[in-house]
Amino acid sequence: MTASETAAPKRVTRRRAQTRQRLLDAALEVFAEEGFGRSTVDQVCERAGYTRGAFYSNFTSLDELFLAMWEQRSGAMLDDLRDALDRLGDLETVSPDGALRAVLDAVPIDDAWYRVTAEFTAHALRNPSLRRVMAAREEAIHDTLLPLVEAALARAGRRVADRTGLGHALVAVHDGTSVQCLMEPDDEAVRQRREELFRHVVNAYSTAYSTQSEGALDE
Amino acid sequence: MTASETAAPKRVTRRRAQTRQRLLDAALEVFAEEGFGRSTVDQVCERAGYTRGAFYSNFTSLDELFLAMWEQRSGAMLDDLRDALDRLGDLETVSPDGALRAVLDAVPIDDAWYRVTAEFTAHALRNPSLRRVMAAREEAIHDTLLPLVEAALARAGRRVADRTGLGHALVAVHDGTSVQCLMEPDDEAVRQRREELFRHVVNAYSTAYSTQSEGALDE
DNA sequence: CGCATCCCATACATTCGCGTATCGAACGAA
DNA sequence: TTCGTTCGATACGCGAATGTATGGGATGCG
Repeated sequence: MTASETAAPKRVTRRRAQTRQRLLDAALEVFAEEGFGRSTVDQVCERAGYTRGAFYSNFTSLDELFLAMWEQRSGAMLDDLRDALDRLGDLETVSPDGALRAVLDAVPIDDAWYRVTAEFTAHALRNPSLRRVMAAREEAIHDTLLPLVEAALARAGRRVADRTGLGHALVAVHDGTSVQCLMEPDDEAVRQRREELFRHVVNAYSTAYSTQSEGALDE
Repeated sequence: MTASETAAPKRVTRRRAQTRQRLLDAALEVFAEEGFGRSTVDQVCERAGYTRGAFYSNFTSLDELFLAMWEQRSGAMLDDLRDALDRLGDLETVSPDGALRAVLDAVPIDDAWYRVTAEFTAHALRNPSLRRVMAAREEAIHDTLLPLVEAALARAGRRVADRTGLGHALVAVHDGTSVQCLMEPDDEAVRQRREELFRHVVNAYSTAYSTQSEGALDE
């Protein structure tokens, strides 16, 4: 039921890939503006510069496109995160605080994407197969994020006690604070509170095992 | 533009109030099942046991009903919370840990309501006037919640340093962990992680000012 | 009980969105 | 270039949802 096995492995030509991609990109914009439920095939096509013929030649339903789009974008975000973490991994001397900020910068708070995700989440709560998709993604996030977080904390003389607890906490805090930031886009204080909450959480889920732990996270 | 001033203060008869309420109740169910965007006036009316005539006699659009329903339900949840906190306030001897659990029980994780809220949030991000409605509600939550949290912590010999920071953190953690609980309804571990995260946050945002603080939150 | 008012059901016209079928044009391979 | 294949535009029919206008039945009040 996943997007990778919807159809026979047909030859994907250049054109096909391009229009498909343009439809996916247009869909993100339209869904963000109108909401997925209120969006129509026509709107997506018009935005992408095609007609409905192109759509039905590439997808069978809006739901299918929604899933494909979400998987692509969330995969891309995960890749970005991975890259940022890899780049960070090289710098052995980075402080935990700097690492935190770097990670937060690597996962930008994009409001179009948030709206889409919120609806996708609600949609997934109604659809068991989508739920599995989301669960798999969350697991991937944990696998990507935790090793570096643990490494950064280790350099600060801290050890993570509850690995999965920390992973879930980070994701929850990210989701929860993202809304707040988007609701008050111009309020810098909200962003600072977000960062501080992250600091507290990282701190709470790790314990110092070396007394001269320089660079502790909290004040 | 709020619901309280949408129309002239017409005389509200018994019948009108009843059908209006039934429509609101039906709307919650339908929106939860189908998603707000995919819901139709017909579906709501059928579920409530009326026809479209009843609907257009009480509301002008699905959007208006959505707002009215959300305000009513979120207000009710806030009242529940207030009641639970009042009842808790009487018991002077309650432990902070018990208080936390009581509050968490007072704000049940209702998946129908969560789905609706998720869509409403996404909707509010597109609509400035709805955004103000949500902001007002968040403020009301803080005003209700913080006094008791501070009182409970004071009894445990702890003082809250950053009041608003804690408020936002609690809401963010609630929102973020609710999804996780709903995604894996049968996994008790998720619920425990949620509770632990709350403990950590409450702890991180408060500091002990009495050394013999019995009943500290963390182990 | 009788009356005036209000509220909801019904019917209607209209618009909108969907999915399909078909055809011309763009593309890729020789 | 030429030919076969693929892709996307156009046109069509259909069903569904909307909003309104109107009428009948319920409700409240004397």
